[in-house]
Amino acid sequence: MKKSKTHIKVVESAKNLFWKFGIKKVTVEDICEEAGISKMTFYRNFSNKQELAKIVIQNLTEEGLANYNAIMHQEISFAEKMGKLVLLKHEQSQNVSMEFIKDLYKANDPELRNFLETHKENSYKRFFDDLLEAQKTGQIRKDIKISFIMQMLDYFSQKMVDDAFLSQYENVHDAAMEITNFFLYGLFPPDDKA
Amino acid sequence: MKKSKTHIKVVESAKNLFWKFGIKKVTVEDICEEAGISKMTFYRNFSNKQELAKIVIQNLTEEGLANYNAIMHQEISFAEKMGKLVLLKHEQSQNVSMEFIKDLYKANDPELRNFLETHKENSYKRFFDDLLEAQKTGQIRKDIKISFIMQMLDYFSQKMVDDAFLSQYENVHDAAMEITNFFLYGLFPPDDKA
DNA sequence: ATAAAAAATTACAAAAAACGTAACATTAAT
DNA sequence: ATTAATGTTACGTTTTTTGTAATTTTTTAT
Repeated sequence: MKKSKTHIKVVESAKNLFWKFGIKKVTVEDICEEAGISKMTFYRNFSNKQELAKIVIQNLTEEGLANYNAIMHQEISFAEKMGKLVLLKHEQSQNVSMEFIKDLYKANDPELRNFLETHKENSYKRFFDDLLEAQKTGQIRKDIKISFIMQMLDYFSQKMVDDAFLSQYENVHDAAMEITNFFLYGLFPPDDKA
Repeated sequence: MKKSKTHIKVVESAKNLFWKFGIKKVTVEDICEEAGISKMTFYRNFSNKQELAKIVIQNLTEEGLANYNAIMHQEISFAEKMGKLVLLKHEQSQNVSMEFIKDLYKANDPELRNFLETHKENSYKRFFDDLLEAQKTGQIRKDIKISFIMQMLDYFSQKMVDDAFLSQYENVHDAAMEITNFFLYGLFPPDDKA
């Protein structure tokens, strides 16, 4: 076997804890307790928390990519795909701890920073290309710039964490639906609208 | 004014952080950052984190009591009250961090332990008396021991965090409804059943 | 406008927590 | 039975957090 059970257990435990508390607040011994192993076995498998954090982050970005692919490769309309992406993103941002985001943001490990930067660029490019392809096959109006769509998506995800905006709706879900609908109905080719 | 704005801000911030991360994981500076004050102003208002934690816990127990009272004093049927209590309790246990519970459990401050112990006893007694009163007024079968009901409630709240149990249901809400229904239908006076 | 009060900033020593390792005991696997 | 892997204990080192003092800035009241 490639990865030992211990290895898997530790990575899973760390993933859960980092997700909830961020990286800084979680100690190696917290991880060991969660994984049900001793501190020594931890250090026999990983050199330190930093290295483990990298593995976890790599795992998480891979999962994110897998989720994206799972949606984009479904045999559903482009509109449905967009709806699912918005819901997925919102679902994740609801669960992940702000601490985790903060810790990633102020990571001073150059290798990690570089990895995150590259991943961000790749994701952006990937999504951009998929939208471009969708536009070519007539699923998005031809007279709209893809980069404009990307900017709008950025703006929408900002709105979804803006209390002043959210307070205008009964609940978060209503707000998400409003945004999604606006996004989709503005996106449909003219002949699909009626 | 009795409590300064600073005092209130700090207590609120600490409440949020403790609730999410537990007491141990949260540093005084985390609290200051959240409250938007400097460390010095913190120490001018509170002697240390321990004292603040006591205030926060006292606040939380008071809130819990207020919630309980709000439900029990409504002009609704006893069955509805029980339903609301189960939902409230479940809602809270969903949100509160396990870390917080752990930290409370292993608190070694004698004053705090005593406070928690007393509060637990009082709550228990209070609920016991309310149930007894409900039995007197015919809202609960006369041929059932109140202490037995309390034991059942304990058992039910255990079930609500038991993965083996929850996995039998589509979602947590279904499980909660199953328990609530079982609890209520077994509780109704015989002539209300049909 | 100015004096007094409150809060922020900076710096720092002391205490506590977390890290990482070594030696040895125990358990599990083959 | 032997080897490999994990657990236990203990400990020195490093890092973080704590709590305070001195000083500057901001706010409040007069």
